[in-house]
Amino acid sequence: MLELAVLGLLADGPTHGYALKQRLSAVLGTFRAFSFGSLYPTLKRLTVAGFVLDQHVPVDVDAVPLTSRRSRVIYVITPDGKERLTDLLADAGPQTWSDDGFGVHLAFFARTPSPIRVRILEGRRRRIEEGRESRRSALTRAAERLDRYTAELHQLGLDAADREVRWLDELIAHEREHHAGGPPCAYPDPPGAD
Amino acid sequence: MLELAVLGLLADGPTHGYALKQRLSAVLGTFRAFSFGSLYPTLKRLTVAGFVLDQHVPVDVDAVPLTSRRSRVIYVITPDGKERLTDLLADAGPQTWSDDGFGVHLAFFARTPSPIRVRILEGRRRRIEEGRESRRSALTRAAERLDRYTAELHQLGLDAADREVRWLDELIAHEREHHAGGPPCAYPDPPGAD
DNA sequence: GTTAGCATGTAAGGAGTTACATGATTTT
DNA sequence: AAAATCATGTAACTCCTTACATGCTAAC
Repeated sequence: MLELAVLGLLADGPTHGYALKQRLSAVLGTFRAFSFGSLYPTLKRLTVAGFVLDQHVPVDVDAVPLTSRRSRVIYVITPDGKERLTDLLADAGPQTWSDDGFGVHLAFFARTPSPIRVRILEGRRRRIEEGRESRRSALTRAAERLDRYTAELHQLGLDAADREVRWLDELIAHEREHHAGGPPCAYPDPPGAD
Repeated sequence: MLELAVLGLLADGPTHGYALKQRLSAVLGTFRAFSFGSLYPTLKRLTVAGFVLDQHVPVDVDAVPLTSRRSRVIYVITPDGKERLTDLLADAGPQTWSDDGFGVHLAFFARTPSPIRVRILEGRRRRIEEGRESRRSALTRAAERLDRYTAELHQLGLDAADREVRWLDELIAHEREHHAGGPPCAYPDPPGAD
């Protein structure tokens, strides 16, 4: 998950680790928070794998002589890294339907080809429906004798599931309308466009 | 989390591991699924710690001679285990406000003293509000230039947060009404009551 | 009699977290 | 000059998952 998030952000341009974490929080919100303790090892792993370059900025660069901090490390995505990102975005496997996985994937939908977006949205929809059904049966089976709070918990989950399904349906419909029959296009919506 | 869930279920009566997992799914729903690979080690740990007894049922018990399966292990909660459960239920720490932690705690609210219920509900409310605020600022800051999908993601999270806060307010109000000023009572609402 | 489901476990590993360690830079 | 914040990292650990191994029991 972090690997996808990091490569996705680096595809927008080089940054250093600390700034990366801030952008991570901005993009993913409370949805999914990562700590430095996982960010830096991930960056190292990506570097070793050849997906990013770590440019140890020397102390006095022409451009920034005064504000020069100590050896910041600027991370740049490589062509291999971009390929890896494409693969990760296209990998619409089971973990993509989970809360975490879906949230991260959605954050990089602008970089995801439309057919894959539809696959992910439909997979997520199926996943939600499954949970919805299991909750519904838990609530209706009188034999379970749920206490008030457990019932409330399931009811809240049920409501949330209903709304998310409706929301997903809208997104899927929009996707089909705007990209129906067309060739798979990698970057259909420029950021900010609607 | 699993420790709390297991002790909470065993407090309702002895069961064996397999059945425990089924009840776990029934109570927690899709909300939080655990696998056997974590359930059995947890049961072992709890046994070693003295919180549960593992009764290896011999092959021919009087009560169940025909349907006797192989050495099923029936787990029974001990007095120490009940004490431990009380402690875990009362531990309204930060991880209690998380999605996972809150869901599991809520599932055992019937066993939680009213003042602690309020503490947990208010903590969860605070946590949700925080996330809501960070999302709201992310959406309003025009400088961020979020793409459509990221914006939608945050909007959905915002809506869900609003609803959960309203729901929590209702639960908190209900809690204050029905247990205002009264002494801390450990089992206020019998299961199924309202 | 073979497949499907019940039942109990272990081993290896993944994906993170917390806590720690260190040092530079900016603000008060 | 002290405190806050920026910045980079490591080590140990937690908690759970996947995959495997095993054997009983019921149903077809």
